[in-house]
Amino acid sequence: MTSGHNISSAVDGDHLRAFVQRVEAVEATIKEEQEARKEIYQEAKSAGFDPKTIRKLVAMRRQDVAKRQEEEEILNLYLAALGME
Amino acid sequence: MTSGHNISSAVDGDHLRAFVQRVEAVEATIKEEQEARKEIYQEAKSAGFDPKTIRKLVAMRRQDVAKRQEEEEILNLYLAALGME
Amino acid sequence: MTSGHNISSAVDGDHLRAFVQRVEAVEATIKEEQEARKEIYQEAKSAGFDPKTIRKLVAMRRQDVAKRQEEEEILNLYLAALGME
Amino acid sequence: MTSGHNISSAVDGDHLRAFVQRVEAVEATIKEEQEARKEIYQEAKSAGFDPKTIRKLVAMRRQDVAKRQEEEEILNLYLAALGME
DNA sequence: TCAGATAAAATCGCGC
DNA sequence: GCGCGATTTTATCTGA
Repeated sequence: MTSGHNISSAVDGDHLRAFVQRVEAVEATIKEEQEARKEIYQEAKSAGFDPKTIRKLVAMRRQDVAKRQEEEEILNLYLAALGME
Repeated sequence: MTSGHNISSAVDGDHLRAFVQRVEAVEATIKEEQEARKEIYQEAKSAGFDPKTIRKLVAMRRQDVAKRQEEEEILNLYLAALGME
Repeated sequence: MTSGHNISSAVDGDHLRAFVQRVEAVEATIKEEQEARKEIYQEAKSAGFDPKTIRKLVAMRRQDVAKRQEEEEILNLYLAALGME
Repeated sequence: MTSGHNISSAVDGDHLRAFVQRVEAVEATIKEEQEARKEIYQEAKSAGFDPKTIRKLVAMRRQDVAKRQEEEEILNLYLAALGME
């Protein structure tokens, strides 16, 4: 018995630890890339661009065209219902 | 005139485009890493581990780090408040 | 016809308006409470305390609670994983 | 000396504690109201409305009209610069 | 005005 | 497919 438990189904600690570390490694990379993106936005701001608008642009390019149309349609329906058109 | 607008002081399209593309590049990397993480969880599941438990473990370790940082920060605040910095 | 549209199956404006107003009502309350909190911090500052330190304290106490919950959850996960639930 | 410190400028613990508790009290209220709002959205969904669209409506009503127009104008400039118009 | 904190909103993963 | 919780993204706010 390796570590004080007598249940054969006990957890393989080393194996588990390896998975946890691999997850933490990729999450570290993700965090780095997120900071890199933040710096790009700061750089754009220094260059005189509005970061908020750039975010919208990126989001628009991401967004599926059909989906966008559908959302706009629903929005217009609601606006009409409220007399805000 | 380059592209249908006659105000020379309008937005510098090439410069803007460069920023947008850089953002999209790092976001592509982020997406890749997120998928890598997803695969690790699948792999762990195949190895007989409960992904939910691993997520909790990772979250706890994250919290430990955050808590330690928080405590260190408040200690510094106290020291500063007492003029001991 | 009540407001310029002739499709009877359009959105029920009154019903929608009621939801919008209920949301805006609770958001007004939230805003009041947020201002109340802000005043408490100002009061503390007037009393000679460093608001930043108090914020850290509150954050730490929040984290303590979160951490305790997290630990309890993972304990339950482990128990379940070992068939001891 | 009340609690083991010999610095006259030491913190008044009871006073500090009172502030912390007052902050935590209003934050508890805020959390309650936030849940109330969530329930309203759920109710709206049950009534057949799209919560996401209602959120947009509420946001639009919050947002200053002039500001909204200005943001849209910047966005259009950028779109033109990218040839996305 | 600026970054850092806070809150709001959207998205994703998972179990039912 | 839906709700629910967790993560991520976006927006707002505050203090320096």
